[in-house]
Amino acid sequence: MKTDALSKSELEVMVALWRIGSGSVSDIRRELAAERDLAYTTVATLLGRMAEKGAVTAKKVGRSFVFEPTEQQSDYRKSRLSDLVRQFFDDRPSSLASHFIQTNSFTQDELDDLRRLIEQKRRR
Amino acid sequence: MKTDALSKSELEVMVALWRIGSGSVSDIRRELAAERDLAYTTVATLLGRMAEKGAVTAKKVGRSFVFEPTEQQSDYRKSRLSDLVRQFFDDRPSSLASHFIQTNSFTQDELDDLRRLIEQKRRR
DNA sequence: GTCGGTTTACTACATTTATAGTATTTAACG
DNA sequence: CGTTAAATACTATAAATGTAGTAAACCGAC
Repeated sequence: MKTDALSKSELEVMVALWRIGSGSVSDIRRELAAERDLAYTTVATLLGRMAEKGAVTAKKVGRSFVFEPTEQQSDYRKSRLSDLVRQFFDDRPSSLASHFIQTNSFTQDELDDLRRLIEQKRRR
Repeated sequence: MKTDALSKSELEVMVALWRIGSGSVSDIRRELAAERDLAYTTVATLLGRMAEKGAVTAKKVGRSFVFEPTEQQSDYRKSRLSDLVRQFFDDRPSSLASHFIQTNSFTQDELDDLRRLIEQKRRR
């Protein structure tokens, strides 16, 4: 379980890759274009580094490499949230949870969903 | 509203500074000692950079500088959480909230507190 | 006033990150 | 086959980060 935090640019590449599941440099670059306009070679460099770090795998398919995330986005999110809990919330998830609920706005429906989730957890 | 994300080491210094509220390089270094043993000058360098970024203020008091965070920890936490929401939860706070509740363990009491919080939010 | 510890100022240097160019390989097309 | 568009490999460079040393200023105790 490595889950090294990625650098800012690497993370943006990763987010694009998660969206499409897997793809070549150009696929990823195209997907990324909405947010950032990086040179083809820049994206390739970033993916190379990410492969070194073990964050993605690269398989040669025909002419080009197809990259794939090593870790699911959900796992990565979880790790980042754990970092925050550790660093800012005294390692207590409930502390983050209540802080977060208090400091954000939710629709009535969203609150209902959350209430249901909690009820569900409570009865066990 | 700047709230630039701090680098990893800078953040650790900042966390120590938040704990003591304000202090000189040695104060902060002492507070930090539990987690990391950095040279005095290293801490000073980091604080200098943080002052440049506007993350802390430095006031000369007698012989030495007293540093103070520009931003409250709670605000910084909020910014970091917003980053996560944007990057991983489609900019929807409720999405982070339900993910977080589902993937973490809470005691019965904590769940009660959360339920109460939500009830409170619901009636308005 | 001098000595010695504390603090600051300035400098240093290796590593990582951000970004991209050049050159070479490759494979498909006509 | 030879041309060419795409892909990869390799190199480059500036900025940020992590870490700390040296030198100079400063101040309190003899």
